[in-house]
Amino acid sequence: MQIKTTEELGKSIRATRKKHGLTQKKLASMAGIGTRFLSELERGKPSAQLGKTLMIANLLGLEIHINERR
Amino acid sequence: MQIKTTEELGKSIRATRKKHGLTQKKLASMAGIGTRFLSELERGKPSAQLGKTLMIANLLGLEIHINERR
DNA sequence: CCAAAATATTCCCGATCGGTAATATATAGT
DNA sequence: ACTATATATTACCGATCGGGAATATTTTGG
Repeated sequence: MQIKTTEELGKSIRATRKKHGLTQKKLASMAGIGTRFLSELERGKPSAQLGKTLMIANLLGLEIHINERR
Repeated sequence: MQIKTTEELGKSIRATRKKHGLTQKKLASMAGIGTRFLSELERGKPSAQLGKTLMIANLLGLEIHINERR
């Protein structure tokens, strides 16, 4: 799935989290962050921090690929 | 290319920017952000904002794909 | 429909982001 | 090597992040 906006990324993260049967609380504690961050991330907050976001994605087994459009 | 860390993402962005012959100053002004943000992003600052990062990637014609590892 | 669980929202607040501008350092072209 | 250009670093500072915790709202299962 291609990601262009923070909303799309957030939705993707939420869907994957649910697929794994995790609550925000559980995932947040696994990642060492607050539930507030995760809640905001999943709703597409643009100012969410990159590093924490990548860590969440990794924890969920999400692969992020980047390549030049051509 | 797969991205797991902010460093990898930063390097990828820098390489693509150079490939397009853009300076940080130019790209930053295209994106409506400061050069400081771009400089820090390219060096992998983990707290860089997600939204600005995606906007830079889009401007550079970088596609970001996300999918579950399996 | 109701109760329980999950998520969102709010408050307080210390920490940090990132813009601008100036300066220092590094890189590249001739 | 020299110089111009590009990038990094620093200081200042207003704005905002995000943790924790409490509360409100939504969602879900029976």
